Amino acid sequence: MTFPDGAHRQYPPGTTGLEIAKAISPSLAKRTVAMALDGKLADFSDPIAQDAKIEFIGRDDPRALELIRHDAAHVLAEAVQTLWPGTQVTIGPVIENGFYYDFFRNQPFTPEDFGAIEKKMREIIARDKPFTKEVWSREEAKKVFRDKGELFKVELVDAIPEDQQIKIYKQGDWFDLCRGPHMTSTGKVGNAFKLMKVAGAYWRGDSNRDMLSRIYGTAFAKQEELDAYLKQIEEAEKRDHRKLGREMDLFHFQEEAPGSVFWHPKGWTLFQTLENYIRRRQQAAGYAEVNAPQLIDSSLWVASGHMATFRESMFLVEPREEDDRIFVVKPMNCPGHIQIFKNGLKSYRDLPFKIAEFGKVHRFEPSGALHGLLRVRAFTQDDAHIFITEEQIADEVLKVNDLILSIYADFGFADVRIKFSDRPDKRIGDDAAWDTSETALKAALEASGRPWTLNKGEGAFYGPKLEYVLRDAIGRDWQCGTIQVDLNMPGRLGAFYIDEHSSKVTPVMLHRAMFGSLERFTGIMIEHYAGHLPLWLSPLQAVVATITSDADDYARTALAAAQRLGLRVEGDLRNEKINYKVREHSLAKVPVLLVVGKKEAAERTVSIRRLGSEKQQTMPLDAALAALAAEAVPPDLRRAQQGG
RNA sequence: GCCGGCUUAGCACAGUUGGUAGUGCACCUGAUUUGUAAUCAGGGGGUCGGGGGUUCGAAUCCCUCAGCCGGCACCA
Repeated sequence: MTFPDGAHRQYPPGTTGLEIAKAISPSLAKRTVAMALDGKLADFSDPIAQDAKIEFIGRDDPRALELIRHDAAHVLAEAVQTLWPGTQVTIGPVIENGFYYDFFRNQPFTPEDFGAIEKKMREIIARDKPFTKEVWSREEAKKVFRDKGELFKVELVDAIPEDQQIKIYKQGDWFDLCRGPHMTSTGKVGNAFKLMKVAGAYWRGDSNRDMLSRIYGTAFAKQEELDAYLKQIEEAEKRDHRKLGREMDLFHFQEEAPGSVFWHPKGWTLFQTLENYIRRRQQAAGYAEVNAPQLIDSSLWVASGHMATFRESMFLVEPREEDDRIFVVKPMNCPGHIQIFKNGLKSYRDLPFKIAEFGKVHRFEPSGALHGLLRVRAFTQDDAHIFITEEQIADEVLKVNDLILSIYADFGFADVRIKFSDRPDKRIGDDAAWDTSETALKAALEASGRPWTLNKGEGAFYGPKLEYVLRDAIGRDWQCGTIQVDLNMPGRLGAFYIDEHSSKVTPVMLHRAMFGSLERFTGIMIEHYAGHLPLWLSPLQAVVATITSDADDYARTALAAAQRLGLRVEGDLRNEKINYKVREHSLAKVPVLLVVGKKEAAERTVSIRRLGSEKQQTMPLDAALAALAAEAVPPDLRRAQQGG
């Protein structure tokens, strides 16, 4: 064995970690909860079969956290089965911020049950029974679980690959089928745990199967860490875009239009600021903006394949007496853009042919999926389609990738996750086309040098895609940008260009969106900035607030001057105390407060107070406004100014 | 769509065992001219999410529909 300090020692094969630790020192054995062999966590009492680098993991080791949580899940399951005999156990994995356990029970749990469950968990933890592992035969395991009425476990045993052992972990009389590893005893879980929420979840993630009752919990090594985590959740809730949207008077939703946004003046200003930003970025990248109809005959959607795949989630317009055709409210922009490409003969010299649209699409999303601005039924895509030859795929994908990442950087999103989604089960086109598009897209992704992960089988029905994923305030991931390679739809809709040999060739089409949905991006961005939008995005950039009415005329002068510089400003000349005005505009998250009183009026200055700071700075009016106007220049235009 | 929870004034929330609604902020009116996070006083505002039922009587109990919240499933 190799030890962390570099020392080597020989042991007979089959010696356990516990024995090695005991031989070194009893106290080491006592404070160790698990071991790592060549960096891989294992049960402390596992016999070691071959040479390895061994580390003894204490409870405070960061690597022990997942064990604490996993053990907590087992303790939770024992507690639940003790309290409600007859409840079946299923699985209980560790997740990003804790763990959960799925149970099958006729009556689902409610948060009111948490008190009793947590109490029982503490009892089990206090009992401090050792976790012991046994390896059973498949038949034995299935028989035991079947006799216990644990039918889900029987199914799990069957799902374990033939080359893997059936491991049973016992904690006193209670046991569970589990891959492990676990700590040495239930007492190591400690008391810094908390049950968080209950939820329904389908068995094996399949909506055709049983609905299980899931209990989420979290656990930490120390109480302070748990407290800090709970505090952090509380803080994150304050950044919720739905809450900020109301507080900042940006938008609202109402029952008559579920999943559709009512944008208020300030929210719409923000929306348009974002739209104009993208418009400039894509114009600079060679896209031409277009606009296609909102309602298109269903025949086109049949031809594109959307009708077959998504009919249930499309809004269809009721046929009229004088025209019985069924029109579809567009759920996508691609078929429309293909019509624009098809109109007029295209030559290979026209490629790449790039058209973009701020396309408002409607999709009948399942009611349970709706979520503020992040998942809506009516949204605006910054959509574009790029018609190219097969040879141009890699080059164009890389260009779009660079553009997307550069755009995200302008909003301070540095840690964008990229996912590569390949062919789904339900798809159009032959495998040869999929081979081509997947290979080309992956090659471009590799060439970009960015880290990425595979999203198996999650591609669009017409082609593989890259997803650019951003995270909201409470840690949920949302797809924003996307690049999709499509070797199917142009052909289905009869698009072609004339190549250098005068023959008709079907183009490859890239689908691309950078924000993805302007609604979703706006929501994520509000949370990202916690409502403290940078000046260029803020719908109301400054308020000129008077101290007394003596400064009213001067305030009007200052307002007019600010407006001449293109700043979005308002005046607050109300007969209110300055304290009151400061508080109100701070709560409304106005980035800049320009306070003017007698003194400022006399000196033609302003007292500047920035959101989030109590500091004041008095500056000459013109200099202050010029500085603000300079700060309010969008990042792309600023680069253009600086780059000359 | 599925499981659970929730829905009372513009917002945040109270409302005891069923006896036809309150508080704070906001809003309106008046007074106050104020130096960087709440000036004082007065006033108006709710068919308690919609519909149905039980009851002498329902915000409160039951049914149903809708929306929202948390997950799951879905996400072109």
